[in-house]
Amino acid sequence: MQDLPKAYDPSVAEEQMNAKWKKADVFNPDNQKEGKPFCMVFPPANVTGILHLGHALSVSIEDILARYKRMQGFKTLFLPGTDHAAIATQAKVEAELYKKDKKTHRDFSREEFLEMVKDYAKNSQSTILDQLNKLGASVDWSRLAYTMDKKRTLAVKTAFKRLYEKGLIYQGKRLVNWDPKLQTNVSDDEIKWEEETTKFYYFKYGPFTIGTTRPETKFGDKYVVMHPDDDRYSKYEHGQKIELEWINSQIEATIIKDDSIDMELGTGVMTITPAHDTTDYDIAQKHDLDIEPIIDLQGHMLPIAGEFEGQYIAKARKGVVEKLEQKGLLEKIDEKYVHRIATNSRGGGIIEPQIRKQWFMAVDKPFTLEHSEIDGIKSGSETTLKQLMRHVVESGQINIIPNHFDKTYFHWIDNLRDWNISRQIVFGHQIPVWYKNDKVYCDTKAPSGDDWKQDPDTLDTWFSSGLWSFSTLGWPEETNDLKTFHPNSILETGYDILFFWVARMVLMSGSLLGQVPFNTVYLHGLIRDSERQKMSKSKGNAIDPLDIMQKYGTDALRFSLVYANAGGTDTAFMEDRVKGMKHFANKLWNIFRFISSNLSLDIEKLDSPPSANTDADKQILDSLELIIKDSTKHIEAYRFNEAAQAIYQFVWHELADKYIEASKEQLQDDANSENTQRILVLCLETSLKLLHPFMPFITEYIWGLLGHKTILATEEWPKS
RNA sequence: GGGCGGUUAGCUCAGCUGGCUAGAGCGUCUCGUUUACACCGAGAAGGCCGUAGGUUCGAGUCCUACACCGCCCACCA
Repeated sequence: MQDLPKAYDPSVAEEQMNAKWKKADVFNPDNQKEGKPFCMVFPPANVTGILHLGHALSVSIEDILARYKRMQGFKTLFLPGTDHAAIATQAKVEAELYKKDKKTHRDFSREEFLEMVKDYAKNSQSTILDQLNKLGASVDWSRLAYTMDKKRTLAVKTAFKRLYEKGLIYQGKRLVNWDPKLQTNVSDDEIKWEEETTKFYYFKYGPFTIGTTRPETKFGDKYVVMHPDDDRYSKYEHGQKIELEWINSQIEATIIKDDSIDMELGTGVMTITPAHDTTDYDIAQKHDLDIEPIIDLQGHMLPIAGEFEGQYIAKARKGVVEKLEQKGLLEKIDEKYVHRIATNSRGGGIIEPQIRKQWFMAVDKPFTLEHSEIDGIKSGSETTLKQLMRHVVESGQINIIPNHFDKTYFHWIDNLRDWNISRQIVFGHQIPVWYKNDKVYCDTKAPSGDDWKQDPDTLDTWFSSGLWSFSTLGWPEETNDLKTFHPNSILETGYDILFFWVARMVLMSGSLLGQVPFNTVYLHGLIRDSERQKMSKSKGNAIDPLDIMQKYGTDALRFSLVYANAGGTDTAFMEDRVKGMKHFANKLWNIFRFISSNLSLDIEKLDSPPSANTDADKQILDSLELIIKDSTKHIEAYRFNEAAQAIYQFVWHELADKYIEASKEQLQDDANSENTQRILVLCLETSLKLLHPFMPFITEYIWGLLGHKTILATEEWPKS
């Protein structure tokens, strides 16, 4: 023990302790005989790259919970996994292909391209799992799951089939968010609106002036719409036809009166392009108007554009404006018009709405929930997905922390439209539906007989992650895990995927199992850079947690992330704070060095509690009592930052600064030496236990060096 | 346009159910090479807790307005 270095070296401890845990297999709940179950699934990391600091925070919080519960005697399952992240991963591979050889997926067969994406995913997956391990996540590797492995694939197909049979999944032809660049549509939630300054054109359209940012879509505009209460246009009647000169010829336009028109905006009159705009589409639906496509899926003009047929959007726009100007129909151009355009947030292009036949999940359609364990929805009663999602949070069966996210959640549900679940990309779960002539067949396996063709589309990646709370436990098989660990105890994740993921898990679990997926949702905030900017690789401000871990130690990183972060709020990442926590680890190390060098007792034989012989004794024992109580209370209330701060305060300023100083004298006093040693050991060991969930490596390491044969991770949580 | 969050020391942030003489880390200053630790110790400077009202014996903490910053949602042609 005399060879211990003055400064704590995290790298040694981290490697050794990970090996120790692995060898003892302590994180597999099957090795734990008793205890109430506690289950938490790791939010499956996208196999699009490596883990970032946000993951580090996520893992830290989750692991605190897992280790704490384990020490409390819960049969604890922390289940690791990764997500194939369909569109994001494919977009990544496509981007690399293009950068390398100027090739796209269309230069390969579906099989060839799929292989490339799978390779990429596999590669990235092993990096991520290695990182997860290095972060000290006390997960059970024997239950590792991947959204595209065999079991999860069966779960996806089964879920699809059952929801299809319930009529909750259906095929419909309607306007969807089409991305011409990635050649797929995406859900409403995947759209990112970006501000853009563009030209706003005013054209003469018969007796009216219409404004538009999209002249190239105006070929099909044979309806002109205005508000029924607009006095300026009161002489026109709904349904009235007028003749007017337009782009390629004279056309007949029909007047439509609709109260969705904003009278204040522009001239209060607009023409509509129902096939490529959601507002226009809704108006057309309402009045049963013709819907004619103008642009094809690649972004070319269709024959309706006449001489502009085949041109790309940008070129056609210019041409149309010129032509209208020649015809004297261009009134004016507002050069600096600011509006927002829809883009595909998954690395795609500008969204061009298109009418397509797609698969949807019906959120408002009543269905019968045969089996329900949800309070307030009886087995066999009728409900809708929306009602279900709302009810479980409203009734408190799912508790969202911090609480104010309830409102955000409800608001999202209220605005929710049917979920478009089919994608035209190749990487993902192919839709388990087969066609033969006009017959449609849905099952987990292909139908027998020839000539059946499977639907080429794949599922939205959130379809498979929506099943995560139970697909990871073996569903659709009725496994023991499923019985023991579902609903999960808690879901910990970033607030940015409340809609994408949390809500979808509620939807899936509710409709397929009649259960909530988890009882508690803990949402953490985002880690930003020191300028409070969102970290991203493209901005070049992303920090690799591994670099930080190497520099300061994993424990220091974990502790610093948790120390300063209150639930649900964003934090700027400050490297200096990690440095401070490295100092704390070192402090702990030296407390241990001091105590062990003054120890003449056998550590395994210190069973009876020490007595308070001096004022210092009394004070530290009181503080010890208090810190156990406080830190436990804070963790129970999900105030991990408070717990961390309290323990930090105790270890450094009570134990080290005060008691150790006092002990130096007491240790010299023969009558008191032994009792002082006992107090020192008790304080140190208790501190190690309280700190273990936060700083697993150093605490486990010291625990071993003290001479314990047991594993700290499975020691009992201190009681006050 | 609707909703949510933030505004506390030079910087980044805590502050749970109202009792704070308002805390932490980093930074700054003074002193100290005491045999656990200089990745240290002792101490100090630094805050009308965004603004204005209100409730209360008492408000950083509750209420009401307002201002600024950020985020989410929404079909501004």
